[in-house]
Amino acid sequence: MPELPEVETTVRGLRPVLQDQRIARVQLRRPDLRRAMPQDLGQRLTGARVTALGRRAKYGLIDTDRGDTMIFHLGMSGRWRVDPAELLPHDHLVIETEAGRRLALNDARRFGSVDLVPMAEVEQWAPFRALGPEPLGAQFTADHLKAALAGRTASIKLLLLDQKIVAGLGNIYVCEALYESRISPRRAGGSLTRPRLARLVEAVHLVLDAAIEAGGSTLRDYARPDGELGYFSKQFKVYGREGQPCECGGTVARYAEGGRSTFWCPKCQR
DNA sequence: CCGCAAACCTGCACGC
DNA sequence: TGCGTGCAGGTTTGCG
Repeated sequence: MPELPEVETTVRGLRPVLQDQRIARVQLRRPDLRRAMPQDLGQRLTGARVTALGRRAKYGLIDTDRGDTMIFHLGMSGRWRVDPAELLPHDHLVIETEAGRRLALNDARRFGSVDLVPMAEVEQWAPFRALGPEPLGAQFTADHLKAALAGRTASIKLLLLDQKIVAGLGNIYVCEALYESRISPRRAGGSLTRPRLARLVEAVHLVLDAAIEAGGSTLRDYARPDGELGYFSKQFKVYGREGQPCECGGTVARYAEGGRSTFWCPKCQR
């Protein structure tokens, strides 16, 4: 499920459970995710106190007083279940705190990952080195996009999915942000003018902020034993809405590019 | 650099 | 009811 807002919501949901808490037990039930979890994950986490939780792009970061940062990625189907009554299939990692809270990382497709990186090396950690700016950070500007997209003939849709250009957008929120800024997903990235890029940056902010806010308001749902945390699909304007009317009077269309679906309104997105 | 495909793996919706 | 097909929020790699 997770793009940036879902990871942010996840981290906010984990914070009250883990912040300043000591880890009492770690159970690796199925370590072979997309990358194998480190074999010594349990040893290195057990007895450690969590000092901070954060997020970079679509990765969640959990710092410990042992000098390690646990970095998780939820892939396509990952989620943390909080205080589950019982463990389910695909609960691959279970963490218990001394206070008696329990977290289970459930990931049916196992496209996710869990790594343990010395805090001092996190910035240089290979998956992070090439990441572009945070879409909600001060560095994500029309100027940045203008430079990053210069000369690129690939579609703006595909380029926004490129984590080197901006780190944290996925298929859903790229579609939504392009709709919000009325930019055609088919347009060559390098052809966009600065004013249109400024609109795009604003649209990205708008769409992500709204999704995070919606996530924040459902933290109670998130913390339910079933751990349900969905996208807030009711507020999608185009994603998953092929054939439905657009506010402009057009009809939401869909096409495949790079093996993925793009949803857009051909009438009002130019 | 571009566009595409495949790989990783499971679940679900759909049509027959 | 059961089976086959296609599709799904991500990332990486390789080919022409």
